[in-house]
Amino acid sequence: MAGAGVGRVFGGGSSGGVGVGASLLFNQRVPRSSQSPESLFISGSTSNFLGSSSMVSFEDVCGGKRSERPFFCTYDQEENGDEDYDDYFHQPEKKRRLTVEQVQFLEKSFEVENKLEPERKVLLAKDLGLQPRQVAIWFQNRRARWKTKQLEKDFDSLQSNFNNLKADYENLLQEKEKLQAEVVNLTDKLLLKEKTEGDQSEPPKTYAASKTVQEEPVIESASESEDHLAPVFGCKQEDLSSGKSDIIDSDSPHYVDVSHSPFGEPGDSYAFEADHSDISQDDEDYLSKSLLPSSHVFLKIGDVDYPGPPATSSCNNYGLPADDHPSPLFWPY
DNA sequence: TTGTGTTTTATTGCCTCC
DNA sequence: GGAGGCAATAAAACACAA
Repeated sequence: MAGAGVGRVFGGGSSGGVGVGASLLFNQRVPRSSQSPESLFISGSTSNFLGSSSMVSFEDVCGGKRSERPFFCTYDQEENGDEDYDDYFHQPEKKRRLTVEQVQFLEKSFEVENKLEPERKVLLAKDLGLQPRQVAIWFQNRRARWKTKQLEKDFDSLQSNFNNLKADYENLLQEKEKLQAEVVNLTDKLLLKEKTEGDQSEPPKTYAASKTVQEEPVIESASESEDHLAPVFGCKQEDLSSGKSDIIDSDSPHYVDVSHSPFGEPGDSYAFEADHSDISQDDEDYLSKSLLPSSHVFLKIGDVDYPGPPATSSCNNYGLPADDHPSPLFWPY
């Protein structure tokens, strides 16, 4: 704070320093000890502020000779007459708001630069008919307000991004359920077909899908498959529900470290990867021709697997053209 | 007019930097 | 160690509904 040093000097007592004593005149604290340059500048009569400075004139904003009456812009708006003026001058100090013009001037200055160098502070104070300390305090408070606003904006943005991710995740869950149902249906048909063929005295085939229908589709590595051109998709139920990172393999070429993502601390197991299931050739053939995405990606956040960023530039999470399904507003990695 | 919530001005204490 | 920044807070000023 530019005026903090002065504040230390002026300071004293509780925050109720305002209005404490008659010795205080219009926010001009009497220095306890030696005077700082600022206190020298503001000491004594207000005539120190008379006249315009070399800066952009506050009169341009105030539209008059307001600067000749420092501290009294508010008064100008409220009172008239020398008597009232005198009463005002001698009344005990009260916290006084800056005039609209003063605030506008300060706002413009803040837009240019939100930090206040000592020289600028003095010049601004001179132009506005304020104490440099007041200008410094105004800038300090203004920075605090700006920061609060910025935090609100950031929060809104993050919340929006979260909602988008959540919606994507829920869509993905629905998609997954549909596909699981389809797999069950087709497996049923296949088993039925096998059974009828088996009845015609053909030797029974060994078929991986002869697993019981009740079993969940399982993600297995496609690396054992001869055909690596068509990675397939499957998903263990618990992978989505339990939050355990069983499917995460840091050696996977699709492993991406998102430890710098805003969602977690470095070192957390936040990662997304394409999962290649190790299933039979028949399944693979079928699935590779189906609507399933050629690659699928999950973003693991805490205990929940969220859909991750598109695996390719042309497809979104669902293997659909990206244009067909707006992705979240951001992928900050 | 009054009670209440919000905004603005100002203070205090702690921290960092030089 | 002084200067200046920030967070937390107090308190005056203001807005506004009842």
